[in-house]
Amino acid sequence: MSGTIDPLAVETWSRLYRTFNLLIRRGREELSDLGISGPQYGVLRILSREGALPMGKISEELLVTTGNVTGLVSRLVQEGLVSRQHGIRDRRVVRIHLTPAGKTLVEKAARRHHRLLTEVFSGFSPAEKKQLLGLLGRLEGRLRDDGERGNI
Amino acid sequence: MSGTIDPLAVETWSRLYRTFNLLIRRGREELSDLGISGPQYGVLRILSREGALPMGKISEELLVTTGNVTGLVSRLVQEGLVSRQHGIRDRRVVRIHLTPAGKTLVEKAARRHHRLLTEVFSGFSPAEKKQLLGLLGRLEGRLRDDGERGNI
DNA sequence: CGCAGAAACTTTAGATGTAAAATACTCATC
DNA sequence: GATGAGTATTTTACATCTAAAGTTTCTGCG
Repeated sequence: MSGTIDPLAVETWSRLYRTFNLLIRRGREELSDLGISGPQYGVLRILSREGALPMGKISEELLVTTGNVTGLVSRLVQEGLVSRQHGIRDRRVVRIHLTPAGKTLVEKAARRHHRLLTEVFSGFSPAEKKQLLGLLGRLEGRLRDDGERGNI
Repeated sequence: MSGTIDPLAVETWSRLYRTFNLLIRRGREELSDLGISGPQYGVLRILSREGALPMGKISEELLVTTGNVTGLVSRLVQEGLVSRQHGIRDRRVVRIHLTPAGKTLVEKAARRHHRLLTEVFSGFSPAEKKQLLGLLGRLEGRLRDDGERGNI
């Protein structure tokens, strides 16, 4: 109700936008010659970390709609990197599994991406990285909490 | 060449991804009933801040391709929010201007978006916001520098 | 059982994004 | 003035994304 604007908040958003987009772009370049896109790597990476997952979980993790995941997975299936497996107990759910080829590829992609990130963050001390991690973590927590209730 | 991976760097990327996507989503919700999308607001916002700009500058600011901007601007023109004006001295350049309707709308949208950001960041002290701003600024600087040279 | 409502996923229409080719123009140099 | 390299934008083809409607399957309850 106060109506007062915090210029620091606005500027932080601006910087977050630019930083994120620059990082995304770098990731894309890094992965392009492996034949996968950033979003595709995102799907593979989650499956690699968490094991086989239903579509809905992938969508939650990536913060994108399930319709989007359907398309991403379809392309990955076509490339032979993942496979769909329909549930037995609940035939609505479709679990996505990494194929051996997918596992090999995601490990290679992760090495590259992690190396890139390590390099990009090499100018920061561990304390600084923890600070950034902490601040972003609080921001994320706040955004999730507000989203679940009816805002504020 | 070292090959050592920094887990903090990887985790920071992860958190940046989630935070950014949650923020984007909130912005979209906030603007939806004004009849504009997040990316459209981005274009209007830059024009509002910088005045009329050629396509190329808009693309640089938003960190998206010029082809993308062409489409965004076309839709904004159709809505009567901006206008194209071909250069006289250099007829290749197309300057984009806010129309009066566009100016009115972007100011309204900015008020909402700024209010949202102020709210989201209200849990942070000014010192914390400056810290976050500083860390992101260094990250951005590093990404821009590396991008201009041939990496590292 | 039977059926309403919910849940998991896909489909659809259309916006947003990229990469790369095409277009249109400028500028320097011959 | 022609020509060739470079610049600004658009176009094209296609991937990625959302919102909303549709499909199939499950669940709870009379």
